[in-house]
Amino acid sequence: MPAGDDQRRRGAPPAEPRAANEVHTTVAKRLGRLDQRYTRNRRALVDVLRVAAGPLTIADILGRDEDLALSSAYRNLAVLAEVGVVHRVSTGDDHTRYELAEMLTGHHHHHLVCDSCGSVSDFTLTEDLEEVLQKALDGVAASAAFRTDHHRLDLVGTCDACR
Amino acid sequence: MPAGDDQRRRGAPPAEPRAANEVHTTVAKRLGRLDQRYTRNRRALVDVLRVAAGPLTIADILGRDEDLALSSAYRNLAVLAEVGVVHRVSTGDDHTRYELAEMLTGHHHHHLVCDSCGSVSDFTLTEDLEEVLQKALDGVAASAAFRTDHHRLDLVGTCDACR
DNA sequence: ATTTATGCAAATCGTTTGCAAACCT
DNA sequence: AGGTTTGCAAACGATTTGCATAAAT
Repeated sequence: MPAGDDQRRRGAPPAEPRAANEVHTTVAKRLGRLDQRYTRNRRALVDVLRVAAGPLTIADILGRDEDLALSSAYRNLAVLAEVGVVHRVSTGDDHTRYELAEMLTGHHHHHLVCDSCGSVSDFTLTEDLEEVLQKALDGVAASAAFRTDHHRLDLVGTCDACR
Repeated sequence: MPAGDDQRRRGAPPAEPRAANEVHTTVAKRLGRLDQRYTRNRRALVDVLRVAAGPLTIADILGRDEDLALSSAYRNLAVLAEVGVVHRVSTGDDHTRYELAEMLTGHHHHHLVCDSCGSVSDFTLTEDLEEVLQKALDGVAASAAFRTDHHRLDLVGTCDACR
């Protein structure tokens, strides 16, 4: 019985991508569904990704929480990806990146990938275009007997900072 | 950008692999421009990629020409990519793939990536959609002060062979 | 003749795994 | 207790590089 969890209208709520509690609740549920525990480390990973501006490398992640161990981070991200709350992003340089799944962020987006510095940031298309595109891709998949999990659209080039 | 390059009005994808000579001539020219030689090994790599149905891994490539050495293949593909006649394709599994650049194949395409077996095959969108998309992406790049080199659109999922 | 390419073997580096100790229920 | 997670160190595997030899101009 969610008796109004939207009470905080005074003071300026920080512009966090999505309420932490909501995210953690969903993650816990998805983990539980596959008999996985929501440990402190996994919570920490979700928190790091939740406030990130784009997909992060392992190095990025470890840099943002000193208490995370390398191997555990890899293992936990694998678990989180398996239950569908984290998404792996491969950009071409060899540093896999991780972001929260769209089901948690609530917004479908794409990536600007800088060839020079490797940075990745997000962008969105209009819903109209996204819809037209989706329809076209569905057609392609159908005629190739391909079962689509998701699509991926990136702009590759040079970011503002790299000129 | 010029709009009227629509000579072939048949909707069917022609996409004949361009004549070998034509390809080699272009490659030689691009290599020469950067004072690079067009050696037998480089020619062999181009030939393998020229007749491939989609982007190939190093293993694929070595398997198709027994005389190619691993390290030389990597080095030569790097050179060919540098002069712009070969394009690296990263799909997410860790086996970089290589294909001839669009300037040589003459057709802009995208990839169906199978999560299960790692295979990659090509597909195309209609020119109309491609044009609309391009326009939208140009807008995105402009407002992010991003200098786009190319875009990349993949369908990720399960191929016919994998169910 | 001089410069560049080749290919073997060794090195690199992101990621994965073995295992004993710490943790949770 | 019984099973899971943790984190260090060692293992792994794709890609890169050192170096002596072969090839190209």
